[in-house]
Amino acid sequence: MNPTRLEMLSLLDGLGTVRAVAAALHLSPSAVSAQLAVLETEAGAELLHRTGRRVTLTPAGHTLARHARIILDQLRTAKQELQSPTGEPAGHVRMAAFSSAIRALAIPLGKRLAETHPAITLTVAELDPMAAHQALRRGEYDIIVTADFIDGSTTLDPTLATFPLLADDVVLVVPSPAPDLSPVNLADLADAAWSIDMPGTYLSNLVTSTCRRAGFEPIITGRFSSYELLLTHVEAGLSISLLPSLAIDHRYHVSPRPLHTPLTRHVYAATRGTPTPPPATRTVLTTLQSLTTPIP
Amino acid sequence: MNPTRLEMLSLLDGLGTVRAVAAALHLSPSAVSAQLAVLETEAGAELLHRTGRRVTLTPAGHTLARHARIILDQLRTAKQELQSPTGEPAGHVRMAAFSSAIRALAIPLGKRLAETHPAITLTVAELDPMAAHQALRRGEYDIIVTADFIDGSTTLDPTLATFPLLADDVVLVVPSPAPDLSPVNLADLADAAWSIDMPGTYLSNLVTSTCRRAGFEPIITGRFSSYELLLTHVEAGLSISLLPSLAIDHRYHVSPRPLHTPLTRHVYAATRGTPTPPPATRTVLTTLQSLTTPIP
DNA sequence: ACTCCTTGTGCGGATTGTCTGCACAGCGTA
DNA sequence: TACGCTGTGCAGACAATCCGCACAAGGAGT
Repeated sequence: MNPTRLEMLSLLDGLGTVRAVAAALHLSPSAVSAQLAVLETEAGAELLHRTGRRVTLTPAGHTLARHARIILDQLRTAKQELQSPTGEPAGHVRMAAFSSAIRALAIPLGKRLAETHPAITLTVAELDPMAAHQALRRGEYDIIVTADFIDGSTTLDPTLATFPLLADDVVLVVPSPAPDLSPVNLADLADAAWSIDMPGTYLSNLVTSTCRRAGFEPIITGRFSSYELLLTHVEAGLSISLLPSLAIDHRYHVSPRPLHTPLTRHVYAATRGTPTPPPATRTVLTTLQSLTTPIP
Repeated sequence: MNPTRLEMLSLLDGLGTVRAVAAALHLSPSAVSAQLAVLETEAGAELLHRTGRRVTLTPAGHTLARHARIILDQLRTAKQELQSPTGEPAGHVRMAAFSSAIRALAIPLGKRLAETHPAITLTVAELDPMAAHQALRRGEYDIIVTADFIDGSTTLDPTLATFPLLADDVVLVVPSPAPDLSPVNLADLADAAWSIDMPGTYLSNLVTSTCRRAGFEPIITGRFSSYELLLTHVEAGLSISLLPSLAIDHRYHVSPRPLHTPLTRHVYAATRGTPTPPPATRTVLTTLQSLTTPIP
């Protein structure tokens, strides 16, 4: 029941293949395979279901993986507490946020933390809201910053603790200078050229479903994985798009126009609730919340 | 940060010496010493204070030991959950109870569990209430059955969860047949010969402090580590004693006489609250409570 | 003051555990 | 059907761990 073995199982739950686990741990696949076999005999139960050339976790495997994440969390907490003999929070905190939240929240957060808590090292990764919850649950990050729409299409995990940060209005983005900045009716834009995010992402779904609810299928003229490229496309007058206000970098010459029927997403942070997050994580969280309170 | 290493630290916190830890784990002292040294470098902090030929835990050592116990508990929980694929609670539960509670509670509990939950294996150890809390906190047992007097000389640990079982009156024990069974005034027995438990134990303190409060110093004619020997001594007419009702085995020809100023102790079970005990432990606990409800 | 006992900790040497590289079997796809 | 990808065994190399022993240091008893 080595922590390394438990981490292998937890990673396997998230990554799906033995080879990916091996790559993540800088090991050979055979080493991972052997360790998982040892873990199976130690547990006295079938952890992996070998179906052909693929491997899946059995219910017992999922159970142990869940416990493993708690144990690994507790281990991280212990290490952090040893790093801070004075009681001052210290150690490593892994955060994931969606693209626009990194610019608007994570970067200021990093600056603030460097001043107030130099003993805390914060790593930030970009992660789409669609994948954030699972990654958090799998222990890949300690804090995620993600967003939900008010219609509540997401399921709330009771083992996760959530902390509201801010409300973010979705607006229409048009090239500057805009003819006028009054609220716009989406149905009037059925013939416009749209540019949106890559298929399957959070914002891609948002634009298409919103347009469909307005009664038309959007004509897609651009698909970009970065908002910067998308904004450049809009700036050039080649398309328009729907974006949350947070995603609009004011370096680009685009104009936001509010929607006639407003659409608001709620940005929030989340952590695992079990066990209680270590002091450093809690400090990052409260700093993050204190950053968003001045922002309306 | 091996679980073995963490257990060594946790055991060292409880046992005090490296040799005792080595004996408990069936290892040589040098092996334990080496592993603790590795743990110290892994933790990056001074865990042990080498003062002369003795070793004590530093604050950081105590911190890590506390985390270690949580981790080891979680590991035990995981193992138990893997042993019960059907959801039926299964696995090993370690219980400690004071002498008379074993006969009155633990033995019936074992019988009941063998019928209702054969997948649960229960081990019972005798432990004086004075040492029970510490042993529970150190992770040596999963459930303790202990007792407190109503005057509340014990400190309640908030990380421990307690479950009241029954109230137990302290009575005077005299040889049978007794002249009468009416309530007795302790002050009238200042010249009697007393037999009590070994020095430093819970019941030894009880008798002496109660007699002193009644205004006299008891004349000790017998000290026994087992209640059976003490009862035999009383039975033979050589002494009298104070015992909780629960401690009186009716195989011995002794008579209980209530005290004029009643003294009641409260028997209760306790578990560690963090993390939540595994299903098997919770089952044992509820079975134990269901056993005591018919007993007034 | 002296000895004796106990405690913790190093040092070889044997044992065990773990990783790599390769080879092989099974399955999906072009 | 042939190729690529998956996971898994096997020998060999390497590291971790443990034992037995010896040694230093502090306490208890004479």
